[in-house]
Amino acid sequence: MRLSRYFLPVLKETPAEAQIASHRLMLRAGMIKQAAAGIYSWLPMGFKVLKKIEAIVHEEQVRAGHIPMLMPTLQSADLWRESGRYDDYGEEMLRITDRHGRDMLYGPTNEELITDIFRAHVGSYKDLPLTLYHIQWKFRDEIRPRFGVMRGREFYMKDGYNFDIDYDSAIHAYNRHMVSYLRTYERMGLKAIPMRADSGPIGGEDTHEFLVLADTGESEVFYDSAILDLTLGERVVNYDDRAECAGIVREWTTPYARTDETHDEAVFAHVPEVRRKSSRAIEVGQIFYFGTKYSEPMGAVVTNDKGERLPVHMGSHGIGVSRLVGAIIEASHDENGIIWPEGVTPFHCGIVNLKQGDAEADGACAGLYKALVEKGLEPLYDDREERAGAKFATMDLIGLPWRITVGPRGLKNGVVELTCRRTGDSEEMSPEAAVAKIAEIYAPHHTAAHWEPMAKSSFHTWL
RNA sequence: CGGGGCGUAGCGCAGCCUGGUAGCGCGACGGCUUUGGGUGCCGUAGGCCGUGGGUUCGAAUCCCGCCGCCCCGACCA
Repeated sequence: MRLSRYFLPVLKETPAEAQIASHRLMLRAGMIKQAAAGIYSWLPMGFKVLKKIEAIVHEEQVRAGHIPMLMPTLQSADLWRESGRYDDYGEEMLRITDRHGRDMLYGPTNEELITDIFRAHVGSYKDLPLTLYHIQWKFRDEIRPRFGVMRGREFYMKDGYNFDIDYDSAIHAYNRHMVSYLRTYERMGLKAIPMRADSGPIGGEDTHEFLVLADTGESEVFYDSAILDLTLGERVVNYDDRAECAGIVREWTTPYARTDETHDEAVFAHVPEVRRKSSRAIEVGQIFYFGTKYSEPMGAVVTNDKGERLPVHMGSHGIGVSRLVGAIIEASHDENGIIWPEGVTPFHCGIVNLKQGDAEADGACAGLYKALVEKGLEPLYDDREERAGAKFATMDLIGLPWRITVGPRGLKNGVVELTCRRTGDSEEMSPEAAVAKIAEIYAPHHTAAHWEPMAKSSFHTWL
């Protein structure tokens, strides 16, 4: 993309409403614009990051054997009356009445809908196990939205639901989710720690939250620093293997890691003192096993191999996709702007032309651009008639992890400059070498283009 | 929902106390400056002063209502 043709309304000054780094930087980098309290439009670059995060979530869910679908944002109140949550949920649920006077609501979550779908179509143990998920906009009418997309009222979230015949199978589903989540966050460049947590209003007996350490986090957490050394890395996981998944879960749940709700000083005291840490953290996901809490009242039953009808065992699992955009920035920025991890960056590499209009510089930039695109990468070429300082400041602000700087001075010696946003280190090399280096850096992150459900289907509409 | 605060140009703000027909910086636009970290200078455009009512000869300014937004707290992915 050429910056002169893109829509990237960057702000030099910080809008007054932004208090924390991610909110401030998302506004300044032209990623979002507030539409109402806690409700945001996603401008092109913000949208791009959101879709990158979404794509990673989809890929890892599908890898774990979970099945994507899509449920609506607006729901009928009837199902919620059936589960008993219509009254329990309270003022956080946005209630709407349609023209016929029917009670509707903008979904804050989807347990009722998914259970309704399940009971309509599944009746046998032979159809299990089954895990369905979707990524959809949700709405919770927070009393006080704040911190930009970190705590908006409207938010984009992956929520998944597993259906299993018995407790052991359901726990395997729980473990499978934990493993897939670990990989999901790692791919986003995040250290997200699973912590034993409270179940909250969704209800459940077993639950872990995934937390990203950051000073601006809303939760206080306590953990054994040994857990920070754990990585899933490149290991290949067989998601059907119960023992393997359980083993990985054991690995991550053995070191002490709890939120303040479940923190226990007596147990914490057994951790060696130098490794006892506490911090603020941002919650970016949660997994629950809740058994038959919804299947029983809503009659989601299956027949087992002995002909007995039993309520299905369920769990639910969420990842805050829109919130992750903010969380990643909280975890990765400096005083000049955002520093995107390679896995989620909106563009792989910036190209800064220091002398726009100079035939040699223009030509070199065009050549770099073409070479990067041919490698399957997406560069952002700053071809504006701006001074060097302005271009550098913009690049630093929007946080592309790599920048190639092209100017007459370097071109005289046949070199361009490759700069790492995170370290600030620069290296001079030939344009060809720079392209090769960028391609090498992104090789592990280079997955399919944006996930598009049903991309190969065609839809016909008759009007 | 309790407490506090703010709505004036695209953004950041001054003007309000003490009423007299709106200003600064950034940005935008047009020039010159020839340029390796938001360059300097000149010029131009842009405002129903959130909204409704009241007081007054006259309201951004004073009074009342409403709407919106932000901050602290409680609450929450």
